[in-house]
Amino acid sequence: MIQSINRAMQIIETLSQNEKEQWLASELAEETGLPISTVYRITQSLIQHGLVTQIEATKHYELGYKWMELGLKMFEKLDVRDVTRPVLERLALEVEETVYLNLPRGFHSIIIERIDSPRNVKILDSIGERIPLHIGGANKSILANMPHKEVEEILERLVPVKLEREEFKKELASVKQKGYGISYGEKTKGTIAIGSPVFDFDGRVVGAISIEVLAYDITDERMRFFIEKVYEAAQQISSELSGAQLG
Amino acid sequence: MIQSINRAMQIIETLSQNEKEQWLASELAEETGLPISTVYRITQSLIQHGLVTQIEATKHYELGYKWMELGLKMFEKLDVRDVTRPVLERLALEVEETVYLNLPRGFHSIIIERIDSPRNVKILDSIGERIPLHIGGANKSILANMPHKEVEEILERLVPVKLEREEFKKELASVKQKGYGISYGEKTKGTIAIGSPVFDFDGRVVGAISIEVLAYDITDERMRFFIEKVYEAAQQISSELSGAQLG
DNA sequence: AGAATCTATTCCGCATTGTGGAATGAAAGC
DNA sequence: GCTTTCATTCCACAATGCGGAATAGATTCT
Repeated sequence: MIQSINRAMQIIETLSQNEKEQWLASELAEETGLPISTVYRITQSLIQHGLVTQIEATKHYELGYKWMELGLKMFEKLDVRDVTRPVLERLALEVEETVYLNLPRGFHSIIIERIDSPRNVKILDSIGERIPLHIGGANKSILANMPHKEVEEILERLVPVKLEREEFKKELASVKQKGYGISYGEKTKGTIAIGSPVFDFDGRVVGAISIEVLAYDITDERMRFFIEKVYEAAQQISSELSGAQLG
Repeated sequence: MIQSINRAMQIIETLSQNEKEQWLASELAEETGLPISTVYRITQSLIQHGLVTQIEATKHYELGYKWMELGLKMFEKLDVRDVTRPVLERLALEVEETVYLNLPRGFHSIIIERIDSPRNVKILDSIGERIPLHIGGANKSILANMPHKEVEEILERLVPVKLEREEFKKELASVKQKGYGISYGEKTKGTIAIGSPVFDFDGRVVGAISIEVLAYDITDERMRFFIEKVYEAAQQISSELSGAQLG
């Protein structure tokens, strides 16, 4: 709605693209389609606020410290994380695969915690990464346990075709009933993700933990093992979040 | 320079204040001195970009997910952190106090990692917190090892009185020579911080690790012990960052 | 060394954008 | 049912931000 803010965010988003770390004013202008004088004026303003940094020597622009400052501040406040970490760590050891904690934010979930697989072959999605809520085992188990009204709103945006949406809601019902969701190569081809929801003391979903494994060496038995472990871990976290004392 | 961006950041900074988590539009207007219609227009725009979230039910505003998304993304890129963590963890066990890793950003340093003291009495500064570069043992050991030109620029801003500045530079020279910096209650009254610099493969300071202890139960002997341990840990991290293989 | 070709950075007249006071609407308290 | 307290919308006005073009500075080519 406010032009300068939109444009500022265009520049910020460009700077945050993974492919490239350093951008020149001219490159930013090219990428965003904005006049270079405009890019210049806006970056100056953003620099004032710490949202963008300019490397003096090379004139390159980068994201500024403010993102880390406020991002970490928000991050620290999440006490779900503190409870989750030890459980996830044990889970990672038991299953020998990479495990994740995701929390929903709007139409996406954010990867909040990741414990890497102790094995050599790792599948690594980054902490901070955002994944649309209809993609992946973890997210499906989040959606499956959200209030219907919210789910409707989210799906209308993410799944435009009505028929698909109805299909998807049937899947969610099953995910809710079973207590876990599975995705086959939805986010990353060749991998399977198993997610299970985490609830707070009010019984509301606050997020989901998940395990991501390579599809090629999966057997039925291993699958059952993973599901059981992930489900147990999610249950334990939920219990701890609701204040119960488990042995 | 750009009014709407300045105002947007005023609102963001207000939202990020620790005292209060949730703000109404009217409260934001009061706090920032902006007309309420302006607050409204700007927050709407910020919501579009995920910089601010509005709790539907209560109309309260909070910081949006974008800060976490980009903040964590930047955070993940810091490989100093990966190298540092295990060393810091061992250090925390050995000294039984809270230890920190700080990285400089502009005129401040940011707390990037914290390993809590295993003891009951903890001194806890938050991850993400920003501390002016002339405050504290860690920051002094960073400043002491920066290029003179940069130090001059930073000190002109942080220490306005010329005489004090000259005094401070003498202290920095000593910190550089000794390899560690000490501060007595500079950031938190009643505590002592001992910091030691961390260097990359080029021999440039990338940050500092530090230990923060309560002043009242400190003896000369303990002090020597802490200094030695912090110094050793910093050395080890620097070696690892420069690619050397230590036993 | 001088010309040519880049970029970053600044300038400034113009009009689009953002402004903010006031009106509306909706909800809570008396 | 009247008053207060908010959020939200409206709109005439002009300040703010716009962007093409000029400048300055750096680098490469002849």
